[in-house]
Amino acid sequence: MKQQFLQPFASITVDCVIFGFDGKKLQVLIIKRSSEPEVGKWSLPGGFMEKNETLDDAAQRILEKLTGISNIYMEQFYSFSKLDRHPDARVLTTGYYALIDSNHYKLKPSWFASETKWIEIKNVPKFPFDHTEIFHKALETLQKEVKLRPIGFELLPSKFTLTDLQNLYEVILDQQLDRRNFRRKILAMGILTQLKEVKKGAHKDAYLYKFDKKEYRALTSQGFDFKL
Amino acid sequence: MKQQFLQPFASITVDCVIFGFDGKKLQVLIIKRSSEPEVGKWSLPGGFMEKNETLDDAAQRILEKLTGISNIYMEQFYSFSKLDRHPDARVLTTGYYALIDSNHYKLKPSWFASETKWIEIKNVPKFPFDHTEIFHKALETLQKEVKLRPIGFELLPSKFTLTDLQNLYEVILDQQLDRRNFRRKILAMGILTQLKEVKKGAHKDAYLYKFDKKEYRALTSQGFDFKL
DNA sequence: ACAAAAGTGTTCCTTTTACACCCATGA
DNA sequence: TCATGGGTGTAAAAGGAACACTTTTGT
Repeated sequence: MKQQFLQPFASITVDCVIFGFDGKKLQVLIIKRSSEPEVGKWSLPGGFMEKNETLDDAAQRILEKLTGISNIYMEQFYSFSKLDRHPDARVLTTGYYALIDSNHYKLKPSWFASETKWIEIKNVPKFPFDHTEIFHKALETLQKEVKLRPIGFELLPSKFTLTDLQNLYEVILDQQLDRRNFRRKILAMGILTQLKEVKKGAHKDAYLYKFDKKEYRALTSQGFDFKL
Repeated sequence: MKQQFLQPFASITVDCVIFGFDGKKLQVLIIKRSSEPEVGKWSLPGGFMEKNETLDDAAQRILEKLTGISNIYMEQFYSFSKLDRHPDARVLTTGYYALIDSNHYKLKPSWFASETKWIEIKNVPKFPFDHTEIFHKALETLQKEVKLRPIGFELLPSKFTLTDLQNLYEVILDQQLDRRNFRRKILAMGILTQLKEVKKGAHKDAYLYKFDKKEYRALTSQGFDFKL
């Protein structure tokens, strides 16, 4: 097949849809483009894959370069290939998404992105290219996956209240949940440990919990399925 | 950003994992490679994306070219990018899968594939490249999706018995299902129409049913979720 | 004393599971 | 008449949804 190798003609990029939670709202990380095309517009952070890296590697590198965020768990969700998705050349892009605690990362603008910011997902602007489509597909994927895996826990502070956790789910799923039912269900899974510490707030103290990763893995290997 | 465009350095291929059902067994479509590398080995049908087509288009074209199967519903499931996944060059591949009735398609060998055949999934050989990984990821995806969408129906003959349908699900999910529970559940969804015709078999006649696509779409638009 | 968030049980209803016998047909 | 696959109902258990009052704390 060697002789059939076409000259590669398409560039490959990665676009990152980083969802953030600040305790209140679901946000997404966007950058202001400081290079052509679409200079000055807000878009998803993305960039070219390099020769010596996989798509996973590229996603990590690019995200760090553009926003300063490194070493987070990102997952591939889809590859986009419309002919005219980029105005200047044939560019395929693979989408990655993640969900993180937006309070725990410092954003650093860069040469490639003059500004970087969190924006509430209700307020996302129209993005250039097909970034709007990419964003929506990522959100859809997140909403499905968050019910099937304890993605949410990993982004809360290591100690959190059940109300914190419920808020997170309500915001991601964009629906209200019954407090008692939520607590019963999540506690019944046996993957949360109640601590003796409490969180002092403006009102009644609330018990803090932590996610028991070990127990979760143990249960999982015995056929347990997280399901919200 | 124009000036930053790297010369594209990676080729892009599509690999198709076509699952077939012949009424009894779950199979996958494989081809015998008639070109380098790995000439003569059995692998998944795949090939290069061309300039003027999307990944979806490429999947259709390549599948037809290699196997003669055209115009089926395929869905993208993942893109693979390991550095050494192809021995001769940097090649990224995007996986597509489909589920079809293997009795209803004639396989045509081609210049690129000296032979094409269905093989039962329990008997798949070790594939070259990372095709074994691709195959397993496709199977996993199929098993998840088949519970959430009526993928299965579309591949049975347009009239089928409930036992046919149950066999299909048992084979895909690789588990036994209770006959009465299966029937109750699937009929309760209201997306099957019982016909007056029966299928004469070696034993008692069995009622034929058809999948009511219209009703399915109507229900879906009202928030109904297929769930097996 | 009031406002605001935390915590807690019960009832009802739906869904899931487990299970066994008769029927029709062809060989 | 026997072997084979088709067809059917029920009871028990588990899970999901709906719902209101008391406690604690700060202001």
